[in-house]
Amino acid sequence: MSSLNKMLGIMTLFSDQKFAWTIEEMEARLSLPRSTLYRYLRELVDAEFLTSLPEMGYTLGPKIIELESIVQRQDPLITASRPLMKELVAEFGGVAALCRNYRQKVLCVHQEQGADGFRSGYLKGQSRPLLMGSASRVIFAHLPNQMVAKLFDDHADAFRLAGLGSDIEAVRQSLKTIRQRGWDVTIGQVTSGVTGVAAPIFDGRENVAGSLSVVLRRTDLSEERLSVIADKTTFCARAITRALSDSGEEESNPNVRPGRSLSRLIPTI
Amino acid sequence: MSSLNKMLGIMTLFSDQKFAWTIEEMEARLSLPRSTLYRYLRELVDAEFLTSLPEMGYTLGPKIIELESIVQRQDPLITASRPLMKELVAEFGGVAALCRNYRQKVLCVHQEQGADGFRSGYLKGQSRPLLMGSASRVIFAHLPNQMVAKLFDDHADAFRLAGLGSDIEAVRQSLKTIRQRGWDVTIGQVTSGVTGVAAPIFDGRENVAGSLSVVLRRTDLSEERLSVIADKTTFCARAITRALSDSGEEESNPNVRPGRSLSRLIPTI
DNA sequence: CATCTATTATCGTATTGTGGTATTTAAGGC
DNA sequence: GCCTTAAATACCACAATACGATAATAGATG
Repeated sequence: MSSLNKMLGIMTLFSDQKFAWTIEEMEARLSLPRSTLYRYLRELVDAEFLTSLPEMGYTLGPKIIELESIVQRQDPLITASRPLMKELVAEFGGVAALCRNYRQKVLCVHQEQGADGFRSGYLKGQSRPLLMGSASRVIFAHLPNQMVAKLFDDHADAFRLAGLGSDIEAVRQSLKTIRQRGWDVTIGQVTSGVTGVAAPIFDGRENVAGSLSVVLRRTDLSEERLSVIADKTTFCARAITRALSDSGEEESNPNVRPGRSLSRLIPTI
Repeated sequence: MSSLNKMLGIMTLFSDQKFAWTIEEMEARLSLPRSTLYRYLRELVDAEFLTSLPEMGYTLGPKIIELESIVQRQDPLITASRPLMKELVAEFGGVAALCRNYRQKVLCVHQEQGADGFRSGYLKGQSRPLLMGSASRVIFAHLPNQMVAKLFDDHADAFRLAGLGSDIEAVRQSLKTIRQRGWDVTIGQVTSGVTGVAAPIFDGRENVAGSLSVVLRRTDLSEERLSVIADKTTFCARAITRALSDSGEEESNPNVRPGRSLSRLIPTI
């Protein structure tokens, strides 16, 4: 294992469960000698990724907050979505969530809260598996076939649990249904008593970039009400898709010859 | 320069001005060979600190958002302040800002907006120098004397520009005045047409941890109004100070023998 | 299928990180 | 002011490991 790897390993220690680590704890967890650990820590503290709290150990530093704020201001997906998400919660209440898929998980990258004070249990910065909850499933339904096949091979039981089917053909059919409808709804799959309605967001080509969802603390939405919410969510998601492909084309770096698809804002998987 | 250092150098490329970097641009900027650069990038992408946007280069990855959300949920300063900041903007409107000093700068780590829709020009995640704006000055006024002296030696002109005095004795007097009043106010020093009122936050002992401020889009506050705002801000800041020292004592890691001061939440400088 | 570009693998070399130990720094207690 | 304790850094011989020019591969494009 490379030293770079080991140093980055320090950054992955921090969690909601453990916000500060002492040298002793890191030494035990990472089984690195003290002097090496101190060397890594000095680098990370100098670069402001960590900061030292006397008597409490080390914790995350100011750089994390600075970089995240750059993402919030500059990420095309987030900046395009924010105003539409405010509209959604103004109309329906609850919470609007913007999710993005990175590799094999779905991360909530932004949220807007409505006036009713409801907070989703799936907060910004938290990630969920690809199969549970409408925000994840609607992304999953648009992933390449071969990736679906591979995931099914590896985690067939998870597919059954999620109610997506017990063989690959049934799964394909479930996903096709979601694709054809253009949106997805799940009730109580992430948090009991909560309904989520989600629509996919695409980049300039046909790749899923993420999903837009509306989350309400209800389980008894009427067919008509659900359809109104789903329509508006889908409409907003399409508007974001359009904004992404437009900005992608005009902002594309002129130093890069347009070889492959432009405006692909989905990270590589 | 160590390889760790060089790798972290990649992370500092990203800014509001440049959100995505291609390999060619990094190569030119960091003057590292391609193969080395790719090796670093692979590590950073694997650890999810970066992500690759095809045709656009590399940009900040999901780990940044995840780590920042941990800070927002777990940092004792932020969690203690949030409810009080909501109260402040509910009463006075404008924006409540929570700042923290790291080394020789002051970083805004949290904000709450009032109903009047005003947004400060000094957003969350952005940092300011120690001398300008009440949120910074009220922190600076409580820093150790020797640090003030050193900074004055290095940047005497900046002190004059900030109106803090042209010799060390005048500066000491200005800072003493701020300390004795218990809060600070500046008008248009950060953004023209904007008034900031700030009070210091301390950790368990006598060290400044940061500042709490109320920012209003006005320049014509009456003496009485100002004093009402300053009183309430100071009151809230003291409440936060109390919360920090309390939590610091009960949460202190039992593995660490209480040798030096407990509950010092100020990062080392 | 041919082509082009982004990314990864290879591998001999010596630079550079390693990790014991000793030392310094800094805070608190007495 | 001095002693104690812990945190953090400096030191340094050794060899592991990162380097980097080059070649190979992957993956999309047309």
